[in-house]
Amino acid sequence: MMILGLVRWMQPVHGYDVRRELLSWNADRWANVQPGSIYHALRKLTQEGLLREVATEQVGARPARTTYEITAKGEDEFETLLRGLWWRLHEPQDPFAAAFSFLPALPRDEASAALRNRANQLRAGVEWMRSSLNSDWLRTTKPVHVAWMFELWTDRAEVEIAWCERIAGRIDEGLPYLPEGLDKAQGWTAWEERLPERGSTLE
Amino acid sequence: MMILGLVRWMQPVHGYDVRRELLSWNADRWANVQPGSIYHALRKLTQEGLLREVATEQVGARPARTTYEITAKGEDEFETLLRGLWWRLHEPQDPFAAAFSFLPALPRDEASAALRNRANQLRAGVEWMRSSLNSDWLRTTKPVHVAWMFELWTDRAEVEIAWCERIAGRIDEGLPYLPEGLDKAQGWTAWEERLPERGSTLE
DNA sequence: AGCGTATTAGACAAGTTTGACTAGAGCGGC
DNA sequence: GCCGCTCTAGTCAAACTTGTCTAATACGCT
Repeated sequence: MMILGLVRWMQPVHGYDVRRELLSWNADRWANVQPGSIYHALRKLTQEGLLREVATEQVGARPARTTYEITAKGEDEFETLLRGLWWRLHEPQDPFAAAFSFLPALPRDEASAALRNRANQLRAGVEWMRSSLNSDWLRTTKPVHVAWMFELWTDRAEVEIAWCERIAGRIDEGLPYLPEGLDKAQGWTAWEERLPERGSTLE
Repeated sequence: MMILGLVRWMQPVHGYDVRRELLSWNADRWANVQPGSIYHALRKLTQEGLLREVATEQVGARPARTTYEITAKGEDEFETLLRGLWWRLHEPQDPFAAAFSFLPALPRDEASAALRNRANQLRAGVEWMRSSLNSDWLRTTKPVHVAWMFELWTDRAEVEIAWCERIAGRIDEGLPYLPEGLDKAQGWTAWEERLPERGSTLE
């Protein structure tokens, strides 16, 4: 749990603060933490004894806000959790991989176009990160490892851009999807490539 | 929904078949589909009219199995879903990124050791994929784009290996985590680096 | 024949995540 | 002075995931 770690260094915090911090990191994209989950997580962690409620103040007639703090037990748990994430390889789950595995369901020209489009979107992302890396904002107000993280992301993106172009090229070349000798045998019939003629199955 | 796509080309299938196929792809790792979710998904898709029950046969006294098939509406929905995944960039969510953002919570030597260890695990993965790529099994019985997928994964892994070593080096060098002038001001105190003295907070 | 184990299909409850909603406060513009 | 908008802080039901359980059959082994 990411939340635990955040509370750990923002102590004492209330849920809304955590939420803002997470959003400012865009963490809703690369961690599985949507604003809605935060309060549930806080309560669950408290009930497990990893967090402790510290105060419940109310400003004006706004919703009361509860402030949390980490306990010794929570500190401990956080460490083992963190170590687990650092030492064990958890492959990230990639929605595009899922989509790509259905490649033959798309007409060839669309597939290669989409890949090139993807390459461009990645390029835009790289561009944005590059400019962040050169900005004073990042260099002077954020810990250095944020920049390191960006480095990883740009590196990955660059490799993926190259891959997209390469694969798009192969698709354009018309390389067959299925290996020889397995062409239509073996129940792969349903894999049958979407041919460029449209309008037959629609409707 | 991935399930929808699977049903689409295995028609007609029953849940258990889908499950096996998913497991054989190791899809429980890179898609968010655990065996348990399948039956629920099938029922939900049926109820939404994207799938249709085709038969419910029973072999012996085993649990009855229900066979599904995709409907025209499902076909349609699958296409828009697929297009969404192909054309729009959805960043994968990476648990390691989450862990890495808490870098200062780990002693430097452990952090760099973990990074090098990660590099090695990645190397092992690359190795495995390489040998798969050269195996006949993959070349003769699987569609070509499976191999292409592997290419992406190995490329990504290689970049990440380099990154791990690079960052581990920087950590060893003792580069400070926080930028100048922000050293301990600004409430970053809690970020304070874990010093190598152990045993104080333990227990 | 007898025994242990793997396979087949799926049910199910418990736990998580999510998006939508609430309702007052402050604030800028006209 | 008032209107509309965004910000604050959090609730909530609905949807989704997950791990675990069942219970019969088949299969290998001695």
